[in-house]
Amino acid sequence: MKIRTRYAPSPTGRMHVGNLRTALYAYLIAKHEDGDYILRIEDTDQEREMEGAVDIIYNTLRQTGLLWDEGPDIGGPCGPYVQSVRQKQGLYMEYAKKLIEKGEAYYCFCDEERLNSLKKTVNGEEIMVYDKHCLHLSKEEIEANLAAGKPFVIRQNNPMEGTTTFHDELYGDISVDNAELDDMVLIKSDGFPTYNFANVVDDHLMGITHVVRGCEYLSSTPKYNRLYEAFGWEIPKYIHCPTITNEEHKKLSKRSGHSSFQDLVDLGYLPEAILNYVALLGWCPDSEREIFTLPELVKEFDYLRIAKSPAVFDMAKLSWMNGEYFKAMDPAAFYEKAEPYIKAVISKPLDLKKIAEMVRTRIEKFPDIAEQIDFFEEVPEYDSELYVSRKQKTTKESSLKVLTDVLPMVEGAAAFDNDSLFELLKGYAEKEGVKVGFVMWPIRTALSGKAMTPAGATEIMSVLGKEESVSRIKAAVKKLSEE
RNA sequence: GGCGCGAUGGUCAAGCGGUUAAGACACCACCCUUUCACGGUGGUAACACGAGUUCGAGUCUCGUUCGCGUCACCA
Repeated sequence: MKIRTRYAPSPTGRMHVGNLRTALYAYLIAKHEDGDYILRIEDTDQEREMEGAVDIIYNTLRQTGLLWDEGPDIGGPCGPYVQSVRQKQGLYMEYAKKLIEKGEAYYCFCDEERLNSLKKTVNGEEIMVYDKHCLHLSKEEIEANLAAGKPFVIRQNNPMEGTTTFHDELYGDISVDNAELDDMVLIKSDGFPTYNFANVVDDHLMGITHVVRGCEYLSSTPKYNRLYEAFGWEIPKYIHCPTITNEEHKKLSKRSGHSSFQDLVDLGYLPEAILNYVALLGWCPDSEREIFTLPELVKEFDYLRIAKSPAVFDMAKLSWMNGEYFKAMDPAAFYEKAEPYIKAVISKPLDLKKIAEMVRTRIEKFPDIAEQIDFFEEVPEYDSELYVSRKQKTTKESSLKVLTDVLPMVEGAAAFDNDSLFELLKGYAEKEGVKVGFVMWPIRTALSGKAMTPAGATEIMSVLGKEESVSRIKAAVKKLSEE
Protein backbone atom coordinates (compact mmCIF):
# COMPACT_ATOMS: atom_id res chain seq x y z
CA MET A 1 0.00 0.00 0.00
CA LYS A 2 1.18 3.48 -0.80
CA ILE A 3 2.41 5.43 2.17
CA ARG A 4 0.57 8.64 2.89
CA THR A 5 1.79 11.07 5.54
CA ARG A 6 0.63 14.49 6.39
CA TYR A 7 1.86 17.65 7.95
CA ALA A 8 -0.98 19.26 9.85
CA PRO A 9 0.05 22.56 11.39
CA SER A 10 -2.06 25.14 13.13
CA PRO A 11 -1.68 28.59 11.67
CA THR A 12 -0.63 30.36 14.83
CA GLY A 13 2.62 32.09 13.90
CA ARG A 14 6.16 31.33 12.92
CA MET A 15 7.20 27.77 12.30
CA HIS A 16 8.86 26.21 15.30
CA VAL A 17 11.92 24.13 14.48
CA GLY A 18 10.29 21.15 16.16
CA ASN A 19 7.37 21.46 13.78
CA LEU A 20 9.72 21.90 10.88
CA ARG A 21 11.44 18.68 11.79
CA THR A 22 8.13 16.88 12.11
CA ALA A 23 7.18 18.20 8.69
CA LEU A 24 10.53 17.01 7.35
CA TYR A 25 10.30 13.53 8.84
CA ALA A 26 6.74 13.12 7.58
CA TYR A 27 7.95 14.16 4.14
CA LEU A 28 10.93 11.82 4.22
CA ILE A 29 8.92 8.84 5.39
CA ALA A 30 6.49 9.29 2.52
CA LYS A 31 9.03 10.12 -0.16
CA HIS A 32 11.47 7.39 0.82
CA GLU A 33 8.79 4.95 -0.29
CA ASP A 34 7.57 7.17 -3.09
CA GLY A 35 4.42 7.97 -1.14
CA ASP A 36 2.18 11.00 -0.83
CA TYR A 37 2.75 13.99 1.37
CA ILE A 38 -0.31 15.96 2.34
CA LEU A 39 -0.63 19.42 3.82
CA ARG A 40 -3.65 20.04 5.99
CA ILE A 41 -4.39 23.23 7.88
CA GLU A 42 -5.75 22.65 11.36
CA ASP A 43 -7.43 25.94 12.13
CA THR A 44 -9.94 24.73 14.66
CA ASP A 45 -8.91 27.19 17.30
CA GLN A 46 -10.55 30.44 16.38
CA GLU A 47 -8.79 32.42 19.07
CA ARG A 48 -5.21 31.42 18.43
CA GLU A 49 -5.36 31.80 14.70
CA MET A 50 -3.03 34.45 13.35
CA GLU A 51 -3.39 36.35 10.14
CA GLY A 52 -0.71 35.51 7.61
CA ALA A 53 0.25 32.34 9.41
CA VAL A 54 -0.89 30.10 6.57
CA ASP A 55 1.43 31.96 4.24
CA ILE A 56 4.26 31.43 6.66
CA ILE A 57 3.58 27.71 6.47
CA TYR A 58 3.52 27.75 2.68
CA ASN A 59 6.68 29.84 2.47
CA THR A 60 8.62 27.75 4.94
CA LEU A 61 7.73 24.52 3.22
CA ARG A 62 8.61 25.97 -0.16
CA GLN A 63 11.88 27.47 0.99
CA THR A 64 12.95 24.15 2.43
CA GLY A 65 11.66 22.17 -0.52
CA LEU A 66 9.08 20.17 1.40
CA LEU A 67 6.54 20.29 -1.39
CA TRP A 68 3.19 18.67 -0.82
CA ASP A 69 1.18 16.52 -3.20
CA GLU A 70 -2.20 17.53 -1.86
CA GLY A 71 -3.13 20.64 0.05
CA PRO A 72 -5.41 23.65 0.38
CA ASP A 73 -3.88 25.51 -2.54
CA ILE A 74 -3.57 22.64 -5.00
CA GLY A 75 -6.46 20.50 -3.89
CA GLY A 76 -6.53 16.74 -4.16
CA PRO A 77 -8.89 13.80 -3.90
CA CYS A 78 -9.54 14.22 -0.18
CA GLY A 79 -10.28 17.92 -0.01
CA PRO A 80 -10.96 20.33 1.31
CA TYR A 81 -7.70 20.47 3.24
CA VAL A 82 -8.64 23.18 5.69
CA GLN A 83 -10.44 22.07 8.80
CA SER A 84 -12.54 25.20 9.21
CA VAL A 85 -13.91 24.58 5.73
CA ARG A 86 -14.60 20.97 6.54
CA GLN A 87 -16.26 22.05 9.73
CA LYS A 88 -18.67 24.27 7.82
CA GLN A 89 -19.71 21.23 5.84
CA GLY A 90 -20.84 19.66 9.10
CA LEU A 91 -18.33 16.88 8.72
CA TYR A 92 -17.10 16.58 12.28
CA MET A 93 -20.51 16.96 13.85
CA GLU A 94 -21.77 14.19 11.64
CA TYR A 95 -19.08 11.83 12.85
CA ALA A 96 -19.49 12.91 16.45
CA LYS A 97 -23.15 12.04 16.29
CA LYS A 98 -22.32 8.62 14.97
CA LEU A 99 -20.28 8.11 18.09
CA ILE A 100 -23.15 9.25 20.27
CA GLU A 101 -25.39 6.69 18.63
CA LYS A 102 -22.86 4.01 19.42
CA GLY A 103 -22.66 5.16 23.03
CA GLU A 104 -19.01 6.10 22.53
CA ALA A 105 -19.69 9.79 23.07
CA TYR A 106 -22.22 11.97 24.81
CA TYR A 107 -23.51 15.50 25.11
CA CYS A 108 -22.18 17.51 28.00
CA PHE A 109 -23.86 20.68 29.21
CA CYS A 110 -21.61 21.42 32.16
CA ASP A 111 -20.78 25.09 32.43
CA GLU A 112 -17.41 26.60 33.19
CA GLU A 113 -18.24 27.05 36.83
CA ARG A 114 -18.96 23.38 37.34
CA LEU A 115 -15.91 22.40 35.38
CA ASN A 116 -13.77 24.69 37.50
CA SER A 117 -15.08 23.03 40.64
CA LEU A 118 -13.57 19.80 39.35
CA LYS A 119 -10.11 21.30 39.14
CA LYS A 120 -7.48 20.63 41.69
CA THR A 121 -3.96 21.88 42.07
CA VAL A 122 -1.04 19.48 42.21
CA ASN A 123 2.48 20.82 42.45
CA GLY A 124 1.30 24.22 41.34
CA GLU A 125 -0.29 22.74 38.24
CA GLU A 126 -4.01 22.80 37.71
CA ILE A 127 -5.39 19.50 36.62
CA MET A 128 -8.93 18.44 35.86
CA VAL A 129 -10.56 15.14 35.27
CA TYR A 130 -14.13 15.18 34.10
CA ASP A 131 -16.49 13.16 36.29
CA LYS A 132 -18.85 11.89 33.56
CA HIS A 133 -21.64 13.92 35.09
CA CYS A 134 -23.54 14.39 31.84
CA LEU A 135 -23.17 10.79 30.77
CA HIS A 136 -26.00 10.00 33.12
CA LEU A 137 -28.44 12.55 31.74
CA SER A 138 -31.68 11.04 30.59
CA LYS A 139 -32.75 11.21 27.00
CA GLU A 140 -35.47 13.66 27.97
CA GLU A 141 -33.07 15.95 29.77
CA ILE A 142 -30.77 16.00 26.79
CA GLU A 143 -33.61 16.74 24.39
CA ALA A 144 -34.85 19.52 26.63
CA ASN A 145 -31.41 21.08 26.93
CA LEU A 146 -30.88 20.90 23.20
CA ALA A 147 -34.31 22.37 22.49
CA ALA A 148 -33.60 25.18 24.93
CA GLY A 149 -30.47 25.99 22.97
CA LYS A 150 -28.22 25.31 25.92
CA PRO A 151 -24.57 25.31 24.90
CA PHE A 152 -22.99 21.91 24.80
CA VAL A 153 -19.87 19.99 23.98
CA ILE A 154 -19.60 16.39 22.90
CA ARG A 155 -17.32 14.20 24.93
CA GLN A 156 -15.74 10.89 24.24
CA ASN A 157 -17.04 8.18 26.54
CA ASN A 158 -14.08 6.22 27.79
CA PRO A 159 -14.34 3.18 30.05
CA MET A 160 -13.17 3.30 33.65
CA GLU A 161 -11.77 -0.19 33.69
CA GLY A 162 -9.38 -2.27 31.67
CA THR A 163 -6.35 -1.13 29.74
CA THR A 164 -5.68 0.17 26.28
CA THR A 165 -2.51 -0.67 24.40
CA PHE A 166 -1.17 1.10 21.37
CA HIS A 167 1.86 0.56 19.23
CA ASP A 168 4.39 3.16 18.27
CA GLU A 169 6.96 2.33 15.61
CA LEU A 170 9.71 3.75 17.76
CA TYR A 171 8.59 3.18 21.32
CA GLY A 172 6.94 -0.16 20.84
CA ASP A 173 3.82 -1.19 22.74
CA ILE A 174 2.59 1.17 25.41
CA SER A 175 -0.25 0.25 27.73
CA VAL A 176 -2.23 2.51 29.99
CA ASP A 177 -5.13 1.99 32.37
CA ASN A 178 -8.38 3.17 30.92
CA ALA A 179 -8.97 4.98 34.19
CA GLU A 180 -6.29 7.39 32.99
CA LEU A 181 -8.28 8.24 29.91
CA ASP A 182 -10.48 11.22 30.61
CA ASP A 183 -13.54 11.97 28.56
CA MET A 184 -11.97 14.47 26.26
CA VAL A 185 -14.02 16.98 24.33
CA LEU A 186 -14.60 16.06 20.70
CA ILE A 187 -16.78 18.97 19.62
CA LYS A 188 -16.39 22.33 21.33
CA SER A 189 -19.27 24.58 22.26
CA ASP A 190 -18.55 26.78 19.25
CA GLY A 191 -19.26 23.80 17.04
CA PHE A 192 -15.62 23.31 16.05
CA PRO A 193 -13.94 19.98 16.63
CA THR A 194 -10.98 19.73 18.95
CA TYR A 195 -7.61 19.00 17.44
CA ASN A 196 -7.76 15.45 18.68
CA PHE A 197 -11.05 14.65 17.07
CA ALA A 198 -10.56 16.45 13.79
CA ASN A 199 -7.19 14.79 13.53
CA VAL A 200 -8.56 11.28 13.77
CA VAL A 201 -11.44 11.92 11.41
CA ASP A 202 -9.31 13.63 8.80
CA ASP A 203 -6.40 11.24 9.02
CA HIS A 204 -8.80 8.44 8.31
CA LEU A 205 -10.71 10.21 5.57
CA MET A 206 -7.48 11.25 3.92
CA GLY A 207 -6.04 7.77 4.03
CA ILE A 208 -3.06 8.65 6.18
CA THR A 209 -1.01 5.52 6.80
CA HIS A 210 1.72 6.94 9.04
CA VAL A 211 0.92 9.52 11.67
CA VAL A 212 4.06 11.51 12.40
CA ARG A 213 3.88 13.94 15.29
CA GLY A 214 5.63 15.17 18.39
CA CYS A 215 6.07 13.12 21.52
CA GLU A 216 3.69 15.35 23.43
CA TYR A 217 0.89 13.32 21.84
CA LEU A 218 2.13 10.04 23.19
CA SER A 219 -0.09 10.17 26.23
CA SER A 220 -3.25 10.97 24.28
CA THR A 221 -2.72 8.27 21.69
CA PRO A 222 -4.74 5.62 23.57
CA LYS A 223 -7.73 7.92 23.28
CA TYR A 224 -7.12 8.18 19.55
CA ASN A 225 -7.12 4.46 19.24
CA ARG A 226 -10.39 4.19 21.10
CA LEU A 227 -11.82 6.60 18.55
CA TYR A 228 -10.53 4.56 15.63
CA GLU A 229 -11.91 1.43 17.18
CA ALA A 230 -15.26 3.02 17.92
CA PHE A 231 -15.56 3.92 14.25
CA GLY A 232 -14.23 0.59 13.15
CA TRP A 233 -11.40 2.27 11.29
CA GLU A 234 -7.95 0.93 10.70
CA ILE A 235 -5.38 2.37 13.08
CA PRO A 236 -2.45 4.04 11.33
CA LYS A 237 1.17 3.53 12.22
CA TYR A 238 2.35 6.02 14.81
CA ILE A 239 5.73 7.66 14.80
CA HIS A 240 6.25 9.99 17.72
CA CYS A 241 9.28 12.22 17.42
CA PRO A 242 11.31 13.30 20.43
CA THR A 243 11.37 16.89 21.63
CA ILE A 244 13.92 19.51 20.64
CA THR A 245 15.10 21.54 23.62
CA ASN A 246 17.29 24.53 24.33
CA GLU A 247 20.65 24.43 26.11
CA GLU A 248 18.87 24.25 29.45
CA HIS A 249 17.01 21.17 28.29
CA LYS A 250 13.78 23.10 28.35
CA LYS A 251 11.32 23.40 25.56
CA LEU A 252 12.59 25.74 22.86
CA SER A 253 10.50 28.86 23.35
CA LYS A 254 9.99 32.09 21.46
CA ARG A 255 12.08 33.81 24.09
CA SER A 256 15.20 31.93 23.09
CA GLY A 257 15.21 33.92 19.86
CA HIS A 258 15.98 30.98 17.64
CA SER A 259 12.98 28.75 18.09
CA SER A 260 11.52 29.20 14.63
CA PHE A 261 12.66 28.70 11.09
CA GLN A 262 12.09 32.40 10.44
CA ASP A 263 14.23 33.37 13.43
CA LEU A 264 17.05 31.29 12.04
CA VAL A 265 16.77 32.77 8.57
CA ASP A 266 16.78 36.23 10.14
CA LEU A 267 19.96 35.28 11.98
CA GLY A 268 21.59 34.59 8.64
CA TYR A 269 21.30 30.85 8.17
CA LEU A 270 20.49 29.16 4.89
CA PRO A 271 17.20 27.23 4.63
CA GLU A 272 18.96 24.14 3.32
CA ALA A 273 21.47 24.21 6.17
CA ILE A 274 18.71 24.63 8.74
CA LEU A 275 16.86 21.69 7.26
CA ASN A 276 19.99 19.58 7.15
CA TYR A 277 20.84 20.36 10.75
CA VAL A 278 17.34 19.73 11.99
CA ALA A 279 17.22 16.40 10.16
CA LEU A 280 20.17 15.25 12.25
CA LEU A 281 18.56 16.24 15.55
CA GLY A 282 17.10 12.94 16.56
CA TRP A 283 18.07 10.97 13.52
CA CYS A 284 21.24 9.80 11.90
CA PRO A 285 22.08 7.75 8.86
CA ASP A 286 24.00 4.51 9.18
CA SER A 287 27.03 6.21 7.70
CA GLU A 288 29.08 8.98 9.22
CA ARG A 289 28.01 11.49 6.67
CA GLU A 290 26.43 14.70 7.88
CA ILE A 291 25.87 16.95 4.90
CA PHE A 292 22.78 16.01 2.93
CA THR A 293 20.60 17.63 0.33
CA LEU A 294 16.90 16.94 0.61
CA PRO A 295 16.88 14.31 -2.16
CA GLU A 296 19.81 12.61 -0.44
CA LEU A 297 17.89 12.57 2.82
CA VAL A 298 14.93 11.03 1.04
CA LYS A 299 17.18 8.27 -0.17
CA GLU A 300 18.90 7.67 3.17
CA PHE A 301 16.01 8.11 5.54
CA ASP A 302 15.01 5.17 7.66
CA TYR A 303 12.48 6.23 10.25
CA LEU A 304 13.30 3.33 12.51
CA ARG A 305 16.57 5.12 13.23
CA ILE A 306 14.82 8.10 14.78
CA ALA A 307 15.96 8.58 18.37
CA LYS A 308 13.72 8.31 21.40
CA SER A 309 15.39 10.82 23.68
CA PRO A 310 15.16 14.60 23.39
CA ALA A 311 17.87 16.59 21.65
CA VAL A 312 19.41 19.96 22.49
CA PHE A 313 19.40 22.47 19.69
CA ASP A 314 23.04 23.49 19.32
CA MET A 315 23.55 26.79 17.56
CA ALA A 316 27.30 26.22 17.36
CA LYS A 317 26.85 23.11 15.27
CA LEU A 318 24.25 24.76 13.10
CA SER A 319 26.73 27.57 12.51
CA TRP A 320 29.43 25.12 11.53
CA MET A 321 27.09 23.38 9.14
CA ASN A 322 25.96 26.65 7.63
CA GLY A 323 29.62 27.49 7.04
CA GLU A 324 30.04 24.19 5.27
CA TYR A 325 27.18 25.14 2.97
CA PHE A 326 28.84 28.45 2.21
CA LYS A 327 32.07 26.71 1.33
CA ALA A 328 30.30 24.40 -1.05
CA MET A 329 28.18 27.14 -2.55
CA ASP A 330 28.49 28.46 -6.05
CA PRO A 331 30.13 31.94 -5.90
CA ALA A 332 27.37 33.56 -7.92
CA ALA A 333 24.66 32.05 -5.73
CA PHE A 334 26.51 33.15 -2.64
CA TYR A 335 26.97 36.65 -3.96
CA GLU A 336 23.30 37.01 -4.67
CA LYS A 337 22.43 36.29 -1.07
CA ALA A 338 25.39 38.10 0.47
CA GLU A 339 25.06 41.29 -1.53
CA PRO A 340 22.67 43.07 0.85
CA TYR A 341 24.95 42.32 3.78
CA ILE A 342 27.96 43.65 1.87
CA LYS A 343 26.22 46.77 0.64
CA ALA A 344 25.15 47.49 4.18
CA VAL A 345 28.76 48.31 5.05
CA ILE A 346 30.39 49.25 1.75
CA SER A 347 29.22 52.20 -0.29
CA LYS A 348 32.42 52.74 -2.28
CA PRO A 349 32.59 51.42 -5.85
CA LEU A 350 34.74 48.40 -5.04
CA ASP A 351 34.63 44.96 -6.59
CA LEU A 352 31.93 43.50 -4.37
CA LYS A 353 32.05 40.09 -5.97
CA LYS A 354 35.70 39.78 -5.16
CA ILE A 355 35.01 40.81 -1.60
CA ALA A 356 32.20 38.26 -1.38
CA GLU A 357 34.59 35.53 -2.43
CA MET A 358 37.12 36.56 0.21
CA VAL A 359 34.50 36.16 2.84
CA ARG A 360 32.57 33.14 1.59
CA THR A 361 34.78 30.46 3.11
CA ARG A 362 35.45 32.34 6.33
CA ILE A 363 32.01 33.06 7.71
CA GLU A 364 29.36 30.91 9.30
CA LYS A 365 26.37 33.16 8.80
CA PHE A 366 25.61 36.25 6.76
CA PRO A 367 25.79 38.81 9.56
CA ASP A 368 29.43 37.77 10.09
CA ILE A 369 30.21 39.59 6.87
CA ALA A 370 30.03 43.12 8.24
CA GLU A 371 32.90 42.97 10.70
CA GLN A 372 35.05 41.13 8.21
CA ILE A 373 34.90 43.74 5.50
CA ASP A 374 34.04 47.05 7.11
CA PHE A 375 37.65 48.25 6.78
CA PHE A 376 37.29 48.37 3.01
CA GLU A 377 35.01 51.33 3.51
CA GLU A 378 37.24 53.07 5.98
CA VAL A 379 40.25 52.26 8.14
CA PRO A 380 39.03 52.13 11.72
CA GLU A 381 40.81 53.78 14.64
CA TYR A 382 43.44 51.30 15.75
CA ASP A 383 46.21 50.85 18.24
CA SER A 384 49.69 50.97 16.74
CA GLU A 385 50.54 47.96 18.89
CA LEU A 386 48.92 46.03 16.06
CA TYR A 387 52.18 46.47 14.18
CA VAL A 388 53.97 44.40 16.76
CA SER A 389 53.88 40.73 15.89
CA ARG A 390 55.98 38.24 17.76
CA LYS A 391 55.46 35.62 15.17
CA GLN A 392 56.46 37.81 12.23
CA LYS A 393 59.11 39.47 14.40
CA THR A 394 57.85 42.91 13.52
CA THR A 395 58.00 46.00 15.69
CA LYS A 396 56.68 49.50 15.25
CA GLU A 397 60.12 50.59 14.09
CA SER A 398 60.53 47.78 11.58
CA SER A 399 57.03 48.43 10.33
CA LEU A 400 57.75 52.09 9.78
CA LYS A 401 60.84 51.23 7.79
CA VAL A 402 59.05 48.65 5.66
CA LEU A 403 56.14 50.94 4.95
CA THR A 404 58.45 53.82 4.07
CA ASP A 405 60.51 51.62 1.76
CA VAL A 406 57.54 50.05 0.14
CA LEU A 407 55.51 53.19 -0.47
CA PRO A 408 57.32 54.33 -3.63
CA MET A 409 57.29 50.77 -4.97
CA VAL A 410 53.54 50.58 -4.58
CA GLU A 411 53.12 54.04 -6.04
CA GLY A 412 55.14 53.04 -9.05
CA ALA A 413 53.65 49.60 -9.50
CA ALA A 414 52.90 48.95 -13.15
CA ALA A 415 50.26 46.29 -12.49
CA PHE A 416 48.00 46.27 -9.47
CA ASP A 417 46.69 42.75 -9.43
CA ASN A 418 47.36 40.37 -6.57
CA ASP A 419 50.08 38.30 -8.22
CA SER A 420 52.08 41.24 -9.50
CA LEU A 421 51.93 42.99 -6.17
CA PHE A 422 52.98 39.84 -4.39
CA GLU A 423 55.98 39.36 -6.64
CA LEU A 424 56.94 42.98 -6.19
CA LEU A 425 56.88 42.82 -2.42
CA LYS A 426 58.42 39.40 -2.29
CA GLY A 427 61.29 40.84 -4.28
CA TYR A 428 61.71 43.52 -1.66
CA ALA A 429 61.73 40.98 1.13
CA GLU A 430 64.38 38.92 -0.62
CA LYS A 431 66.53 41.94 -1.25
CA GLU A 432 66.28 42.89 2.42
CA GLY A 433 66.88 39.33 3.51
CA VAL A 434 63.65 39.14 5.52
CA LYS A 435 60.66 36.86 5.44
CA VAL A 436 57.65 37.70 3.35
CA GLY A 437 55.46 37.88 6.44
CA PHE A 438 57.78 40.46 7.95
CA VAL A 439 56.90 42.75 5.05
CA MET A 440 53.24 41.82 4.59
CA TRP A 441 52.25 42.19 8.21
CA PRO A 442 52.72 45.95 8.46
CA ILE A 443 51.22 46.54 5.03
CA ARG A 444 48.11 44.58 5.86
CA THR A 445 47.82 46.41 9.15
CA ALA A 446 48.21 49.76 7.45
CA LEU A 447 45.55 48.88 4.90
CA SER A 448 43.02 47.51 7.31
CA GLY A 449 43.73 48.65 10.85
CA LYS A 450 42.69 45.19 11.91
CA ALA A 451 44.32 42.18 13.46
CA MET A 452 42.47 39.92 11.13
CA THR A 453 41.18 40.37 7.64
CA PRO A 454 39.57 38.08 5.11
CA ALA A 455 42.57 38.33 2.82
CA GLY A 456 46.26 39.05 2.68
CA ALA A 457 47.92 42.42 2.08
CA THR A 458 48.28 42.21 -1.67
CA GLU A 459 44.77 40.94 -2.20
CA ILE A 460 43.42 43.81 -0.19
CA MET A 461 45.44 46.25 -2.24
CA SER A 462 44.15 44.82 -5.46
CA VAL A 463 40.62 45.48 -4.32
CA LEU A 464 41.33 48.90 -2.84
CA GLY A 465 43.18 50.13 -5.91
CA LYS A 466 46.42 52.06 -6.10
CA GLU A 467 45.21 55.45 -5.01
CA GLU A 468 43.47 54.26 -1.86
CA SER A 469 46.25 51.82 -0.99
CA VAL A 470 48.90 54.48 -1.27
CA SER A 471 46.89 56.91 0.77
CA ARG A 472 46.38 54.30 3.52
CA ILE A 473 50.08 53.46 3.61
CA LYS A 474 50.95 57.15 3.80
CA ALA A 475 48.54 57.59 6.69
CA ALA A 476 50.17 54.67 8.45
CA VAL A 477 53.65 56.09 7.95
CA LYS A 478 52.46 59.35 9.42
CA LYS A 479 50.82 57.58 12.37
CA LEU A 480 53.97 55.60 13.13
CA SER A 481 56.32 58.57 12.67
CA GLU A 482 54.40 60.63 15.17
CA GLU A 483 54.78 58.11 17.96
C1' G B 1 0.34 13.85 42.61
C1' G B 2 -1.33 9.81 38.81
C1' C B 3 0.13 7.93 34.23
C1' G B 4 3.66 7.64 30.28
C1' C B 5 8.50 8.26 28.12
C1' G B 6 13.65 8.92 28.33
C1' A B 7 19.01 8.47 30.25
C1' U B 8 26.63 7.05 26.25
C1' G B 9 31.78 13.03 26.66
C1' G B 10 29.61 20.22 27.30
C1' U B 11 26.27 19.21 22.56
C1' C B 12 24.53 15.83 18.35
C1' A B 13 25.30 10.81 18.37
C1' A B 14 27.20 5.20 16.72
C1' G B 15 26.65 0.88 19.47
C1' C B 16 21.95 -3.48 19.34
C1' G B 17 25.94 -9.62 25.07
C1' G B 18 32.52 -10.10 24.02
C1' U B 19 34.85 -3.08 20.80
C1' U B 20 41.40 -0.15 22.69
C1' A B 21 33.25 2.57 23.60
C1' A B 22 33.06 5.20 16.57
C1' G B 23 32.31 9.91 14.24
C1' A B 24 30.78 15.25 14.20
C1' C B 25 30.39 20.22 16.77
C1' A B 26 32.81 22.92 20.59
C1' C B 27 37.58 23.27 23.19
C1' C B 28 43.19 22.76 23.37
C1' A B 29 48.05 21.89 20.94
C1' C B 30 51.02 21.50 16.68
C1' C B 31 51.66 21.96 11.22
C1' C B 32 50.51 24.88 6.87
C1' U B 33 50.23 30.14 5.86
C1' U B 34 51.10 37.40 2.97
C1' U B 35 47.25 38.10 9.16
C1' C B 36 42.80 35.49 10.97
C1' A B 37 40.30 31.69 9.22
C1' C B 38 40.16 27.37 5.96
C1' G B 39 42.78 22.75 5.64
C1' G B 40 45.89 18.81 7.98
C1' U B 41 47.60 16.03 12.43
C1' G B 42 47.01 14.97 17.40
C1' G B 43 44.74 15.68 22.30
C1' U B 44 41.22 16.49 26.69
C1' A B 45 36.38 14.44 27.57
C1' A B 46 31.09 9.65 28.31
C1' C B 47 28.13 4.48 29.30
C1' A B 48 23.52 8.36 36.07
C1' C B 49 23.36 4.82 40.44
C1' G B 50 22.27 -0.07 42.70
C1' A B 51 20.89 -5.01 42.33
C1' G B 52 20.09 -9.19 39.27
C1' U B 53 20.48 -12.62 34.51
C1' U B 54 25.06 -14.39 32.13
C1' C B 55 31.38 -17.36 31.49
C1' G B 56 30.86 -12.15 30.07
C1' A B 57 26.53 -6.19 30.28
C1' G B 58 26.75 0.49 27.64
C1' U B 59 23.80 -3.35 25.45
C1' C B 60 18.72 -7.81 28.81
C1' U B 61 15.44 -7.44 33.73
C1' C B 62 14.06 -4.86 38.16
C1' G B 63 14.59 -0.83 41.53
C1' U B 64 16.53 4.19 42.64
C1' U B 65 17.71 8.97 41.00
C1' C B 66 17.28 12.69 37.59
C1' G B 67 14.97 14.88 33.25
C1' C B 68 10.89 15.47 29.98
C1' G B 69 5.77 14.92 28.49
C1' U B 70 0.63 14.66 29.83
C1' C B 71 -3.72 15.16 33.00
C1' A B 72 -7.70 22.19 28.48
C1' C B 73 -13.92 23.65 24.94
C1' C B 74 -4.57 24.57 22.84
C1' A B 75 -2.66 22.14 19.39
